[in-house]
Amino acid sequence: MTEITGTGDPARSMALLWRESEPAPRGRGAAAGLSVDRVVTAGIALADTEGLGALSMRRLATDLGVGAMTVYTYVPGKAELVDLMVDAVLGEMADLYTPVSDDWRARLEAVARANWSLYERHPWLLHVAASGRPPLGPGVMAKYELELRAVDGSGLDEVAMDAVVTLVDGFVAGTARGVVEQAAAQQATGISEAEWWAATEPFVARVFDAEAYPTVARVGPIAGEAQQAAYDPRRAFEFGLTRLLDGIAVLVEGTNRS
Amino acid sequence: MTEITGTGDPARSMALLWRESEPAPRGRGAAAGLSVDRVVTAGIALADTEGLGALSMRRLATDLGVGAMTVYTYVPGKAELVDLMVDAVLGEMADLYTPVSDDWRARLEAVARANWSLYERHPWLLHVAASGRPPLGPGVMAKYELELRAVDGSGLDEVAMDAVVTLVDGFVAGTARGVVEQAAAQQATGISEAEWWAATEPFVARVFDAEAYPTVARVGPIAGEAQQAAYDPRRAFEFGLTRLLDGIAVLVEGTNRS
DNA sequence: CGTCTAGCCGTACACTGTACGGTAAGGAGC
DNA sequence: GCTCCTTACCGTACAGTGTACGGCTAGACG
Repeated sequence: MTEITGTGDPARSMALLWRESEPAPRGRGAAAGLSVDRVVTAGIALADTEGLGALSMRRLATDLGVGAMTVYTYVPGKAELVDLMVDAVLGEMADLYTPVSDDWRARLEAVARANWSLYERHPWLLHVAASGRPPLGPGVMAKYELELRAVDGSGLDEVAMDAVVTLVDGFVAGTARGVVEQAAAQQATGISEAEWWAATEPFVARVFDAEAYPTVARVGPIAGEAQQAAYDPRRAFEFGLTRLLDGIAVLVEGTNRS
Repeated sequence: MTEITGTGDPARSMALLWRESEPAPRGRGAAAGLSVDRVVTAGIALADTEGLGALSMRRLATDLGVGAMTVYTYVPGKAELVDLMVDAVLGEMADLYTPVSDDWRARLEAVARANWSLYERHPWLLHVAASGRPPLGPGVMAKYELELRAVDGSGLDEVAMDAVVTLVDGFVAGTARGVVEQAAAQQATGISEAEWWAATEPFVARVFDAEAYPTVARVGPIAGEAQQAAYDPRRAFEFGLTRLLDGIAVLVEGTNRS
C-alpha cells in the first residue's frame, strides 16, 4: 500500500505532468469524455474517500464506467497515475495558504499549518513516498515557490532557505503521519484509540518491571495521563513546531548578526 | 507494503511480546525446533535482506523449512508477527547507544544518531506504522527508558521529557525515510539518483516558467547544485538536528531560568 | 496398546498490476 | 457512400497476497 513516485520513465512522466501533447480527443474516447484529468480526478476522489488501499486499477475503471484496461490508455501505469495525483493535490496548497504577515516566523508557521491541512484533506499522501524523486509538475512547483517565499527576506542564503523549507515540510509530514496511522489502526480493528489503550494498559501494569525501567515508570504514567493514549500527534505537532521555529530563529539571528 | 502495529488482540499480543505461556515444546514441533523466537528472527532476517515487501507468510515458511500454514501455529497472523519483529529490533537500541556525556544535548544528539543507525540496520522499520499503537514489549520499553534518561536531569518536567524524545524520534524517522525512499526508487527502476536527476533536469529546464516561479528559479538551481539531487536526506538530517537541538535548548534554558 | 492432543499443511477464495491480443468505432480520403 | 486505418476499448491470463477451513499424523499419556 506504499507507492513510490518517480519510478516511471522521466520523459513520459514529465510530459504527462505538464500535460504536453494532450491530443484533441478522437475516436471513441470522445464519447466517453475520458481524459487524463478525469482519470486523475477520479483517482484522487477514490483515495480521499476510501484510502490509497482502495485505489486499484479495476476499481478506478469501475468508477469511471469503463473496463479495467481502458485506464492504461490515458496513463502508462499506476506509478505514473499516483505521480499525477500527488502533483495535482500539492497544487491545492495555494488555496490553503495566503501570506499575510511580514514576519518570516509567522509566515513559516502558516506554511506548516497549511501543510497540516493538506494532509487532513488527503491523508493518502502519507502513503506515497514522494520526497526522494518528487513529481516535478506545476503543483509541486507552485507549492515550493510559495514555501520559499515564506522564508525569503529573512536573511538566510539560498541553500539555507531550501533546507528550512524541507525541514518544516518533513516535520509536518511526520506528525501528520501519527494521525493517519491511528486512524488506520482504528479502521483496521474497529477499536478506538481509547479502547485500545484501556485494553492494553492493564497488561502493561501487570508485566511492567519498575526496577528495570525506572525512568519510564516515572514519566510514562504522567505523559500517558496527559495524552490519554500512547501518543498524541496533535500535541506533538504544536510542541514540535514551537521548538522547530525557535531553532530556526537561532539560525536566522546568527546569520543576520554576522 | 505498509504494516500497522497494534491491530491484533491486545491480550494475545502482550502475552506474545513478553513471551508469557511459552509452553515446553511437545508433539512434532520439538523435532523441527520451531519457536516464536525462531519465527521472529527469520522474519527480521528476511526483512533486513530483502525488504518488508518480500516478507510473505509463504516465503517465511519456506525459509523455515515448513509449510505455509505452520507459521500460524506460533503467531496468530502477520500483524502480530510484525509487532514482535518491531519490538525485537527496537531492543537493539541498547547496543547502539552508550551514554557518555553529562550534557543533555550531547546525549540527545547521540540518541538521534543511534536511531539513525537503527534505521540503517533495519530500513523496513519505516514501512511499519508503529507510532500510533506501539508494541509495548521489552524492546520498546528498553528503548524508551534509554531515551528518557538522555533528557533526565535537564530540568524539564515529565511531560516535556516525553515530548522532546518523541520529537527527536519523529525527526530521525522522517529524514531516514528519505534515504529509504530513494533506495526503494532506485531498486524499483534500476536507475540511480544521479541518473534520474540527469534525465529529469532537462525537462524541468525546458518546461519551467521562471516568471511564474521566480523564487524557485533563484533557489532551486543553487540548492540542487549543492545536493546533486532534488533532495539529500543525510544533509537534511545534519541540518535539522542542529535546528532541533537549538530549539530544545531554548526550552531548557527557559525552564531553568524560571 | 488405545486414545487424544497438538503440530503440520493442502486447498480454496477473493484480491492485486498489467502484458497480450482481439474488437470495433470513428475520422480521413476518394 | 465506401474503404481503410488509427486508436480507444477491453477480456483473459499469470503470478502473487493473507488466511479460513478441515484433514492428517506423530508423539505423549493412561
